[in-house]
Amino acid sequence: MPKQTFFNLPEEKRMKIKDVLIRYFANKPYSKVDIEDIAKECKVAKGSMYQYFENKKDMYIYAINEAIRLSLELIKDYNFEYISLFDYVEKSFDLTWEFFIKHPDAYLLLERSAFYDDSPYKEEIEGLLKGKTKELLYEIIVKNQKTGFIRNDVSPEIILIFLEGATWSIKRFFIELAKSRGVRVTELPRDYVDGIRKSYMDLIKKGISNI
Amino acid sequence: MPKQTFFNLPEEKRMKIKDVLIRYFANKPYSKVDIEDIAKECKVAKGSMYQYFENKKDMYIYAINEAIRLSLELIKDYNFEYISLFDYVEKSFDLTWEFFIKHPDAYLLLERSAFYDDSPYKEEIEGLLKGKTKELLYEIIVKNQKTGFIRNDVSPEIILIFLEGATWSIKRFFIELAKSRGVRVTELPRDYVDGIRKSYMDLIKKGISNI
DNA sequence: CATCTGTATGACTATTGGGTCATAATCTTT
DNA sequence: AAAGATTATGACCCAATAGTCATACAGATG
Repeated sequence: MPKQTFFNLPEEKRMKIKDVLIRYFANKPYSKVDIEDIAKECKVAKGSMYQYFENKKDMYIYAINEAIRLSLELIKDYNFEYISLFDYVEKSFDLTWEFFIKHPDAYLLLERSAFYDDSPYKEEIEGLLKGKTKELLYEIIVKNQKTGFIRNDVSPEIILIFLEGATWSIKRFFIELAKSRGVRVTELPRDYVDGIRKSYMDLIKKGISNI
Repeated sequence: MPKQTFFNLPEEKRMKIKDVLIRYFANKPYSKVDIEDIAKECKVAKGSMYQYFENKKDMYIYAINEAIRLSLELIKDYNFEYISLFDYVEKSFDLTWEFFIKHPDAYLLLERSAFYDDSPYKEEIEGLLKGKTKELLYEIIVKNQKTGFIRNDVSPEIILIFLEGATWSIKRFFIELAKSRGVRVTELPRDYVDGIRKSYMDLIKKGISNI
């Protein structure tokens, strides 16, 4: 937890530091992030950073928690309780997309911390992150199998893996595509993105076989 | 490239160093790998490592190339030319599985170097790795679309992403499963693995919809 | 203005780890 | 066996960087 000093800071300065922390930890592996750089970017001395936070880990965990908060803000008033699996997958893609557009660094930070990174606190963070959405998705799968909306000859665990792989790779695809074109994901033509997404959803539904 | 000195080394020592390099770079991010540790494990002085290799990058690239060589050895006498997509996906899963069982560290190294790692040479390595199998898979997809074996209302690029995500996540799943059970992947019951794999292939073929 | 409390600073310390090099050990050649 | 070539060694150098701390500064209080 950041120290009291940090919370006493004027709003603007606190926000600035938050943004910079998220940006830095989002774009470099933990061990490559230099506190000196962050301090410079925040226009404070390195020592000050240590007046605000216990240590580097504290800064990192704080950044992640703030990123989680940002992501939850988008989801909070959406009720996933009674929803079909396909709607869920589409909706969750939409929400992730929106999240990425609004807070790209926060998105990248969460992605990185969840399964790219070399930070020593990975387990700790995975607990925070994956658990909930995974459980929710699992429940929805089971429900949808019961209602006969999706096939039930395959165990929900396997469908879960399948869906996770599929949704992850399509997101990655857009991120890589944007990178290779030298633009931001926001700048990819919306109808192009939607077209691919639609085809992709159809693959998830019906598979690649020729029917 | 390793220096001549390295190739002059007695076979046994060279193999030892190769194995240790692969093991270390496979299990830690590049920046966390300490040459001193590697030297100790190889029972040589740190300085000797620098008689054999130019620098750390040289050791890393060498390890990756050796891992690639190991993987190619398994594929080399298999002809993918005229094969159905499903057979290809199954066969390539088989081969990967075999590779993983025989050379788990080499497998993990390639996986890590391709998309987990923080090494500064990622682009360089991605070129070595992904290109070929990706191209091959793409060709097979196109062929299979032409022969009407798989649907052609979705572009081959999208099917490619879909397949990559799917095959990656199932492999990941088994690795994580083994880890969480505290066993090696080799120790997972074969029929269990095959069962999941079969269901999974079916998901790829027919999707999750209830038909 | 004087004192007190909290905040800001950057030089400094300590550690880590890649890479070097003079020297010693070993092997080859004649 | 002597000279010469090759290989092995680990103390040393140096850059990077997490974390500290004495000191300076600023704002509030009376």
